[in-house]
Amino acid sequence: MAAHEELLQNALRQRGLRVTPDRLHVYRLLESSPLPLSIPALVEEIHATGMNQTTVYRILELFTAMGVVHPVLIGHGSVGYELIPPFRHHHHHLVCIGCNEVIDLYNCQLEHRIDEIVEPYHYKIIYHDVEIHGLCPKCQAKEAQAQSNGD
Amino acid sequence: MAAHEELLQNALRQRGLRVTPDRLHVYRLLESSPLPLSIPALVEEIHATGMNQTTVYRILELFTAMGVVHPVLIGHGSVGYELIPPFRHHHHHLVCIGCNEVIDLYNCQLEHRIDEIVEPYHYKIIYHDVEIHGLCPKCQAKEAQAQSNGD
DNA sequence: GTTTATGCAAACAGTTTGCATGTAC
DNA sequence: GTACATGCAAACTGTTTGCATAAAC
Repeated sequence: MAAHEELLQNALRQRGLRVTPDRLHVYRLLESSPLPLSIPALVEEIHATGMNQTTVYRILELFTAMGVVHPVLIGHGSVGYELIPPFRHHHHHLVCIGCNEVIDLYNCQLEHRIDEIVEPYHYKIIYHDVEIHGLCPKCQAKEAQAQSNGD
Repeated sequence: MAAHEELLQNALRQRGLRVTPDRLHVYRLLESSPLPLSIPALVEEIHATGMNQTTVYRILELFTAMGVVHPVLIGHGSVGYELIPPFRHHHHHLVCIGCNEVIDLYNCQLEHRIDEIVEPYHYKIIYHDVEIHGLCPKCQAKEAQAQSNGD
């Protein structure tokens, strides 16, 4: 994990930017979270430490511009941020539309097919996001029960 | 296209909801747009017609709950809405991170692989979103030029 | 010491809510 | 005529901006 923190420090220094406690702190929060974090969630976690919320916005904007994080959809239309390669393994999300549970999927294996699909457009692919939405086993059971009661 | 409008009318009536000019109007805007529309964009387009922006929010919330639209990420972390099956063909997005151009991809062919990946979790898959990010030919050229000048 | 990052306060934009009015059924 | 949808205004939350202070290099 310290190895990743060095990655961030190098990325900052390469651009003539400074390594500050606040930037490291936001980075560690993102690193330790299994799920993408919304800005309000980050602000809340961080307010406890005395850090200003304006700073959270600025750091997140910076990290996005640097390619350290990127925004993804979590839940119903809200945006969260998560680390991207090389700061974190490539992965996708399996999201339950019933309870908003999120499972990370690490065995992507979609690159080849994606290359094929995109080939005619002559794009240089940087990354891809996949979100798979469905019902988890628990919510399937709930739904089945609701139907047998309701109808 | 009128066929789709009937789909919406049926979906509304099935739920005891009313078919109103405003709901049809928002639906037509979504149907005629090649790209997902953000709420501010919808509000702006609609303000010209004299419709209140509160109504736009309420209709979009309703359409989301009904499964007529769903939110997707467009550009840098902003959310747009687009119609989903059966109101529109299943498709994905190829997005240029340079100029924000969006291309719709209709030949998905990822279902089988996605089913494989998700199989261990016993989810019932409802739908999936794919966003592929890269540089379009023009922005690749720009980048190449910038590098030969800069370095 | 210089330049960049942060804190603070105010302004701003986007979104939500309650209630009165209008409209689809 | 009744129940639902809309308009309006106000409240509220999330986000951005400018400037003074503090910290990294």
